[in-house]
Amino acid sequence: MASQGVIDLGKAGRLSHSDEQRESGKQQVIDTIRAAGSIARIDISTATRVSPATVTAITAELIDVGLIEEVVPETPRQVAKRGRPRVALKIRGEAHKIAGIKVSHRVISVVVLDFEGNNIVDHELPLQLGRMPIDKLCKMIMDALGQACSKGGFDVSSISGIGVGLAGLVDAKRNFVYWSSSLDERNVDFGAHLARHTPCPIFIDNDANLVAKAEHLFGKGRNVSDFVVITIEHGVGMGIVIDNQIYRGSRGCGAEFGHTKVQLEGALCQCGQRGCLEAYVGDYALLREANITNDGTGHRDLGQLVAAARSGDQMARSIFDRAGRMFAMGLANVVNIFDPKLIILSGARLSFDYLYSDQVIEEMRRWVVQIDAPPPEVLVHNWGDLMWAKGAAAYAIEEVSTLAIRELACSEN
Amino acid sequence: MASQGVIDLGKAGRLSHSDEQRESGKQQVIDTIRAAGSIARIDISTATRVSPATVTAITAELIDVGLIEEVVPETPRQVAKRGRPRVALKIRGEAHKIAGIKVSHRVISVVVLDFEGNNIVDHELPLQLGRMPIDKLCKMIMDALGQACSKGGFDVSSISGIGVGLAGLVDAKRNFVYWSSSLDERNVDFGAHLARHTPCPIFIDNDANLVAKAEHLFGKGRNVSDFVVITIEHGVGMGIVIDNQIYRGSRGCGAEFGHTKVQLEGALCQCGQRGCLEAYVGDYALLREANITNDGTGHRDLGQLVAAARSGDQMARSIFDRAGRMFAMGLANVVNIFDPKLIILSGARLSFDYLYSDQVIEEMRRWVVQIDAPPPEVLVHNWGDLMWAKGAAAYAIEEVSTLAIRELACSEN
DNA sequence: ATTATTTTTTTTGAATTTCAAATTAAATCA
DNA sequence: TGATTTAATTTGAAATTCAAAAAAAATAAT
Repeated sequence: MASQGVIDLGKAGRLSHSDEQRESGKQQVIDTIRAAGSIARIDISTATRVSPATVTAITAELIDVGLIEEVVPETPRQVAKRGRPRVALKIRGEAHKIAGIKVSHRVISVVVLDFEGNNIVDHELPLQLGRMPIDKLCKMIMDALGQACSKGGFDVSSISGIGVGLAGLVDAKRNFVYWSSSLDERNVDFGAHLARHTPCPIFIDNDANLVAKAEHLFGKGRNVSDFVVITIEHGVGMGIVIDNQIYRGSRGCGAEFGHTKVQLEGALCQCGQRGCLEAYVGDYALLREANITNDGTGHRDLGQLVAAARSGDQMARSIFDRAGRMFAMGLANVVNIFDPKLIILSGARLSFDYLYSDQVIEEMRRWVVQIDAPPPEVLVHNWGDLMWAKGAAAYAIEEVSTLAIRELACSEN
Repeated sequence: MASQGVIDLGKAGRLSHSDEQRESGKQQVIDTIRAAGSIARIDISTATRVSPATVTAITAELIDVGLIEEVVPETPRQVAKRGRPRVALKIRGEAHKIAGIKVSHRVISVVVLDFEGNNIVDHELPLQLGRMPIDKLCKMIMDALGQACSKGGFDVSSISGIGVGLAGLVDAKRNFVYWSSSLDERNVDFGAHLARHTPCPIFIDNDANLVAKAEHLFGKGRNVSDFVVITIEHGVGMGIVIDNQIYRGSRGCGAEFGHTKVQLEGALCQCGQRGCLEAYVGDYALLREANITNDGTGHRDLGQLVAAARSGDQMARSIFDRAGRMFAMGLANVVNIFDPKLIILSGARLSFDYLYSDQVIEEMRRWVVQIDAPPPEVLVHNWGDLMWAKGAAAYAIEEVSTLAIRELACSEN
């Protein structure tokens, strides 16, 4: 009875109290399996504090509908113990295909993952214009997705969910874009526009939130319930995970770390305000300063500037030095406010070494409220280029998972 | 079968999955009643999405054990509608007496509330020393509580829970104090010390968190699930409520707004670091600056400084002006990170007008990420002197409520 | 080779919770 | 006085979960 198909978003209305409770067991079990990768029933029971009897019942149903499957024990057990051998369970990859799409200035990146999170195919579509009207962008996105599907040898209709990541201010709950650097218009009901092109559920969010989701599902935030992810692309982004959920704020636009003020009446930011962190650590900010303090060597791009600093250029060093200190100050503020267990500095390119350095992290630790308890762990995670798109897919996987389980509860009559 | 008595903290161990669920219905109902003040069963049903049948069952049990009671309809109904009249329910004040204690530098404030939140008695015990050893402080606290009880004409043993608020870094989960300005020692297991003096459950937390609790239960945060409270006493504090719960961070010391950095290598703070917000807006910071820029008039205390500013003194004005701008900047950062629906500027004295002014709030609004959605509402709430102690009591009320319901679930065999 | 032991998983029957539907209660309206 | 309306309660059924018992599947011991 394994299913592979489109999920009906229409059924996902408000649930009654009892429905929520009924759903929670299955959701908890599938989340545990996903977090663990593969895990035996008995361990699910201890992890979730659900009785073995119930775990058996729930997993049986999930296997029945094809969302999970038993792992065939390949290797003859290393540590041979007595007793009935445990049978591990895992997410069934073939259950769904999920697309993740990241729109950046020069390119639309697409990745299609299976339900387990394995890469099926990826694709990039170069963009002529960084900023365009909504309809045009929707078309480009669907083009990119279509090309990716052809490359993978399957039809777009076999995709169960699409996650889309945008730089900007997004209300994920409503699939609504207040503002994006990729769009001409403000206040766009992006979800509605994109829904015209495809019947499958669509999930739109700020790109930094999506990276946080990716870290949570596939990355260094696995099995961590509360952490903060900082990303740098063109701007500086932050994603906050509290109690296993992305914290989004009341209007859906929290975690605007990049526009946190680090200097009263400070440097001018892209956003038109002064003193934003981004105006000190963003690549454009560094290049701008390099031009101001131009010493005749004519630093043209960031690579050159980095090289100059490495080779001892005092001007260049000073620029990176200030950026690093401002970044440390911003990070310290986040720690003072959130007291997270873990901070993940997540990057797709290594060119931000100057911000992700031990020195900066050490400085941050010094600027944090000092108590006799271990300071937050800081991990630097360099993903490949597909980081952003994978984040979008991670978000969609989680949402599709929820929808699938909700549908299951409803279809049981 | 109405109970009035001490709750056994010992029974409150880890609960199984099913216990948690069993508990949730009652907890939800009692929380709804408390939030509403008084509310009919049918409205509880719609608010909680629990069926009327279940609400009847749950409320019957809660009435039976004396935690809630029916409100006798005094006035003949204003809006005379057809149909069976609804009978409102409310928390039964006599169910428990709860003490809230706030330790500040010069005084220990005690308030005893009934279970509904009504003030039964309050009391202040002046302190000679602001900072003392833990045993001494425990003794002073119990003295203050004892005196308050005598004043109220009841015995200390009739109190069901004690909340204690301290300035400093506290891990509420463990009743553990990393550091407090009222204590000589660092890293004190305050809960264990205080428990030697009384058998009833004790709940210790950072004072700003407690004010947030008070706003949530009794103040302007009533019926608001997510908001931020800023408090100013000697230092600057913040309490964050996310999804109806105080956000405490991984080590229990989040929301350290006062030590958020607003200036790289800035003014020296009490905490030994530089550039903390507190070092610009705290009373000591203002006085310090006034001395530096002493113009011969010899500003000696904050009142004089405020008066000087009002009467047009340029120096004094400039001091308050900078404090206000720094405060606005800090607030803007909080908004950019949390995107709260509501910010409550909570104060016990009116002397912080210069920070809670329209001008500062307007400035904050300008420094926030601009989107076409309403900015967070900002409310100024001036409580009386008992604000801090009431906050401590609010926390204890909520915890005792949880314990009482948990006990109920257990005692049902 | 057979039995004992250990551990995981499944089955079973009971307890609990919740709800929909029917019923009762308590008011006003006609 | 009876009809109507709304709130609260009762009742019986459905769903969920679990403890305890049983079964399954391995190794260890004899």
